[in-house]
Amino acid sequence: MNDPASDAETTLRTPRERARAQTIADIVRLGREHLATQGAAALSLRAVARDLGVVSSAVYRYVANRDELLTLLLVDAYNELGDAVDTAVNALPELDFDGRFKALGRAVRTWALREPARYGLLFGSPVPGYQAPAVQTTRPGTRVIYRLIGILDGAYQAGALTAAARTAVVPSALSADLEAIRSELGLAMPDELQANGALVWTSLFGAVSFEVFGQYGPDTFRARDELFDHHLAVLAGVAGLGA
Amino acid sequence: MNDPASDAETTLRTPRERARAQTIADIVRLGREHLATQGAAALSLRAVARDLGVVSSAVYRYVANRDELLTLLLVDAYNELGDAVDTAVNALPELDFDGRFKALGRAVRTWALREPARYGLLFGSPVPGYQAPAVQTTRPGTRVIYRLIGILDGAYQAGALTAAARTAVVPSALSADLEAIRSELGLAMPDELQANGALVWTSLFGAVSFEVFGQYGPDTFRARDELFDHHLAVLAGVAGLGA
DNA sequence: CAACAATTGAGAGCACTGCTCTTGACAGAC
DNA sequence: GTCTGTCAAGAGCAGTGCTCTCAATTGTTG
Repeated sequence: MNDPASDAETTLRTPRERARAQTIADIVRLGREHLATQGAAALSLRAVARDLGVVSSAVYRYVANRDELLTLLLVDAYNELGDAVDTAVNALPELDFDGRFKALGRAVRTWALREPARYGLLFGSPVPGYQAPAVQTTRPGTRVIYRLIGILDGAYQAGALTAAARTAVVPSALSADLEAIRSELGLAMPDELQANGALVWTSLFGAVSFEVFGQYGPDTFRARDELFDHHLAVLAGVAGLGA
Repeated sequence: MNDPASDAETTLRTPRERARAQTIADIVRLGREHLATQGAAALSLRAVARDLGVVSSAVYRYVANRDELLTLLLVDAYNELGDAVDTAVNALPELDFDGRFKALGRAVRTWALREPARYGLLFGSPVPGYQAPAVQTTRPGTRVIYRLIGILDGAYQAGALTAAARTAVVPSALSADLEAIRSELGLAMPDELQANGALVWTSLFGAVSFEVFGQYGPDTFRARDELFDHHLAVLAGVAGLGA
């Protein structure tokens, strides 16, 4: 109906294809709303069909099953998080590695607190019986970690990473894993910094998950912004981004 | 039927009460099995009733609704994790703070990898529409963190915590939270160590969650034991348990 | 423009879920 | 030996995912 509303990736030839793409986009939009309000396990194709003003069996013309809709929403959420992180990181100069690291962390937390159910879909307990198809989800799902690795390795190559003081020795089996990652991604950082980077990665999401999933008590921590900033500062130290 | 099978908390008078307690125990046991195999969202009272050899409405005589069964399973899982942690920690001398910290971490990870669905119920995305009743879940749910705090504060009081080098300044709003915790639990550790302890806490579960929930790729890390041990070593340093 | 064919929506239906209510049977208590 | 409280069974309601058939709409093509 609206001409400029077609922000699809490629121009679609026939009007049928356009209408079809629009319907799928509507389904994803409605699914995102349901996901945001009720959570992944409560996502119902019938409810989406109702909101779409159509009988339940009709949505199966556009989406094979519930799992496929879940995959679309997974990719959608990964990309939105990736965009938020990119925007926050790009707002800072390329050589401000410490600032970029903290901006990445804050962007993840901000998005997660704004979209708890979608964050839960990405980083919470896996949906039972659902296995994300790697072909579609791997790329968007790795945007944040690749961005983090880019910051840390960039800092190392710029000589801005303090040699991680007194870290434990990296055992050889782990060293092989790290070497594989290093060669695949073309990294320069040595084992210890890489291993510490992995800890920083999981710790960042651990802190965010605790907050989003309500693992802190309801009122043990009131100053959560300050707590998270403190954690980011310590994690920056672990990564080697000296204070 | 079996005399010595009654490991209930108190002796139950009438045979009716005994039969009733036994049935509830059976329901919890079956629920635990379903939870372990299919996950929290797929837990079905009807399926439990089938396994119990009884019609679906009959279980409502013993359990008010699905949420109440979920609460029973939550407490059950929290206590099993707490027991595993206690056993692992108590196996080491009281003054081996570093060893006890790492034993706690490994116990959490081991239990989580053995019981991924139950771990997900405790530390994953919240079950939509379910709010855990604090009265029943707070105590078992805080066993691990209290144990961790005990180790760290014990180490501090024994003079075994190295003054956390170059950690960020703790802002005053956060300091108030920490002071409240300190006075409520009777702790001695100063702000910085307490704040670092919180990071260690969330980071531990972040690392475990990444592994249990499959956030690492399928084969980016093969040497996961070594990776986790390395993380524990670094986290021990963050906590102040010098190497 | 008319005929065709592809696409689409509607509706019924199956098996499953949580949960409620009524009915009838059983067992412990007096 | 009666009586009362507890229990399981069954029907039923509203919801879920998903499949199948049928009719209508709609775009395309001769």
